[in-house]
Amino acid sequence: MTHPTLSAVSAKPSTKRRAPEVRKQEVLTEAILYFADEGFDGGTRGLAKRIGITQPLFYRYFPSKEDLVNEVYRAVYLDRWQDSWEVNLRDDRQPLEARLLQFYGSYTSVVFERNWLRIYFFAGLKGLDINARYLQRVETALLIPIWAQSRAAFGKSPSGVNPTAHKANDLVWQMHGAVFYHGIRQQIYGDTSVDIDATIQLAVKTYLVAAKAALLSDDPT
Amino acid sequence: MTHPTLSAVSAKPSTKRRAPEVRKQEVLTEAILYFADEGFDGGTRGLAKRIGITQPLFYRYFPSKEDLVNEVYRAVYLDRWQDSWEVNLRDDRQPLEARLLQFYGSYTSVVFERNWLRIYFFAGLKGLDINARYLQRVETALLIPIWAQSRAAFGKSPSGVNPTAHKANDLVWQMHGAVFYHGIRQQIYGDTSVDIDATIQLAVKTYLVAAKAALLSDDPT
DNA sequence: GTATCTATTTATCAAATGATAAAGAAATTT
DNA sequence: AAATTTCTTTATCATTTGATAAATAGATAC
Repeated sequence: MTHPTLSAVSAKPSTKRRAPEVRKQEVLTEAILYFADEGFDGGTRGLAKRIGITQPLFYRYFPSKEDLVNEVYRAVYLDRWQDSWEVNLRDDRQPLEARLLQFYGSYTSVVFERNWLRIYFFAGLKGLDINARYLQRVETALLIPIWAQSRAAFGKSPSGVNPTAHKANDLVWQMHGAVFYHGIRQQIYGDTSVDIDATIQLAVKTYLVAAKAALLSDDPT
Repeated sequence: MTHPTLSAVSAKPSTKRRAPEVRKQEVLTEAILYFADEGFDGGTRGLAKRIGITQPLFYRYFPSKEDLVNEVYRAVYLDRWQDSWEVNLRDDRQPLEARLLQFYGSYTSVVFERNWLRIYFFAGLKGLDINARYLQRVETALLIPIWAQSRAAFGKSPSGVNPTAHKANDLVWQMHGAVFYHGIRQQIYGDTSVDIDATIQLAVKTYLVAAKAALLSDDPT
């Protein structure tokens, strides 16, 4: 601030001009960090300063701030979904417990990243439907398959009359919620006194016990 | 807007002048709703319109917007804590399961109110320490006592060497997280396909099974 | 080396923000 | 009923916001 000669504020080098694709990607990358910190009400000038460019330059790469924000969503949500999750959960060469542990290990390493989780909540609070759609996808592509695999693991027929039986999914949601809440405590509220691996192991183990009990009871779900 | 004669926009009557205490309370009450909707970046003019007053009138009752926001926190956080929670959890005239069900019924009826939960997350994302302190209070005043009661219920000595034993509290956090995550889905993401009572019953039952197993194992925690 | 192209900056705008001062209007006091 | 008090509004300010137009400067082509 006071000494422009001294290698400047917190801005990247950004020395001179860049190829359009490079700059656009640079802006997008930095925008994710910025909006995760400041929320989507963060100003374009603050973001410009952080990148080391002037504010009007955004409008050469994005028609409006809203467009930039939308690209941030896309980058954070969609591009970080791993198709391997769905595949590995169905890979019955491994026991279900191992698959669940592996899945949550991978899933949380993506989702519990600070930027992802913060943007997830900023978007949710703004009422953007992208979140509801994401949750829907989680249920459809991950949680329901987990329950199906659980039925199989405990020797039940592949699918009852009701493909989305009530109490059934509730159990999976409990496990999922316990794990996810851990990330909230850690990333949103800065509680560091927590060990993610322990949480995952406990949640999975507890789930399997409960699922086994539910599936082996006389209730023909 | 266009027809000032027609009973006006969305504003309360607010016809004429009010007693200072009444008006201040009116502003505070409406500010909770407003900031829960818009976030704390919501403008003072929008809030004024919603109340049916002009914007400068705020500054007769609150020195600055920040002061107003702080009073909103106080009203939402502190004033809604029920001391009966801590008391009832310790009331061993009832079985532990009944106490837990009752507690979470009461707790969620407060905490899963839309405004509370949204303001909770707005504050958390802003990095306000009021949230960390709230979480700390939850652990100290609620979760640790729950574990102590669990030990008693399953015939363990009142307190091991470590008052905050690791794996111990993890179990309680799991239950708490499963319940809390339900509220997030419901209030932040508008998922209505959920039954809070079922979630509570399942979480409590699962917890008790897991706690029993942990406490009756050979591990002398 | 001059000319052309384009990435970037400077200058600037209109609208919105939190906040203040002075004027007005409803009570209350006398 | 006049005077005083106080709740509320009108007018206004300095900043900050997203956005545009014109000027500059670095790269490439000729």
